[in-house]
Amino acid sequence: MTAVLEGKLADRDAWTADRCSIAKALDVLGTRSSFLLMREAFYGGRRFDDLARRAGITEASAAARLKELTEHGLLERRPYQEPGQRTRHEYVLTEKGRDLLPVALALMAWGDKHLTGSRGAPLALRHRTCGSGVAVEVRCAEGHPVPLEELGVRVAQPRR
Amino acid sequence: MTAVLEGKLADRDAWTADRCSIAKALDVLGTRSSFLLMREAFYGGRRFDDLARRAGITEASAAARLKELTEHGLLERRPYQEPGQRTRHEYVLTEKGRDLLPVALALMAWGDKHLTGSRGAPLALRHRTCGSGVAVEVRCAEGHPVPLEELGVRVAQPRR
DNA sequence: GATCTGACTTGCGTTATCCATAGTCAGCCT
DNA sequence: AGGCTGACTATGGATAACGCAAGTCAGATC
Repeated sequence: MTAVLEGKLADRDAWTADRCSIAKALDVLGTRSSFLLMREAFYGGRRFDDLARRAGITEASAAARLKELTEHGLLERRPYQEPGQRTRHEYVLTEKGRDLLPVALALMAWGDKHLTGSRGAPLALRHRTCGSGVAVEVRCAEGHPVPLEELGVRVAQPRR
Repeated sequence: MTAVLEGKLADRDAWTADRCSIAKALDVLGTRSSFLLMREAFYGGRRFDDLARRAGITEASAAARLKELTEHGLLERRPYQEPGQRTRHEYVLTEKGRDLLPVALALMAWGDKHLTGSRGAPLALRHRTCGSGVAVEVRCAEGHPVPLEELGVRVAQPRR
């Protein structure tokens, strides 16, 4: 009951996963605090100490992680000025950062199902334009849900 | 351009994310090596040193992480015996572990898009029963794709 | 009984992560 | 000029993660 490795991958020793995108992604998002900061960014957090406090980490950690996240291009540090205030910097999601939404929601859904005990999910998601619930799904281009055992993995044609 | 917090959540100080499922999930999967081991389990890895080697981590790390993952119920350690061999133990995905598939694929898709440079994705996924490509999508029950700015978040009714 | 192999375990050193606390610094306000 | 506030920076110390290398241990094979 696992994915099916096809083509070259069938010989498990013929391919190493060192260029795997999952590993690369984990290099960027490997720590708990990084991901929690991204969560707060999704929830609309922008100011330094708001992000730090709501993520539940110290300002020192937040500063280090925010620097990494901006260097990796998930967040952008941009100056802003409220009337009568000095200029400050806020952290806003870039497209790269926004594209993490499926990851965050998939993780949330998994936690909701398997880690909340009898209480169920603490938060509910809905599509604001139609009102119905939101979920993360693994689907093929034909629209079929794809369970693990129907998933085939092969080496991609390197595009030129 | 973020999610919209509704209801009680609109007051950002009225709710703390300490029970958030994302944080809980990160407690289980917080480390890089845990996730890499899960990836190998999805690819069909079962034996200890195969998992360790293909995840690219030392056996000592693998032993520690596999113990955690089995304690958390993502993997199950079960005895098996090949003919003419002594009994050994293999690690197989539980339902809880298999349910991480959307997380793994979402992470892979994100890495494919943003971290591979010009080479593009190293692996291709397809639905084995119909042959078409596979993707992870955020959709509402009506079938609409839900972008971040159309996502509403509110406190769930605690189910009794 | 000796050997071999897969599955770990142990020991050690390094680096990373994190917390707590305290300090700095810019610039608007009075 | 001095105060205040938000955004950091610095220091110290604990814990965890990880790699490397070596050692153990069970049981099938010779």
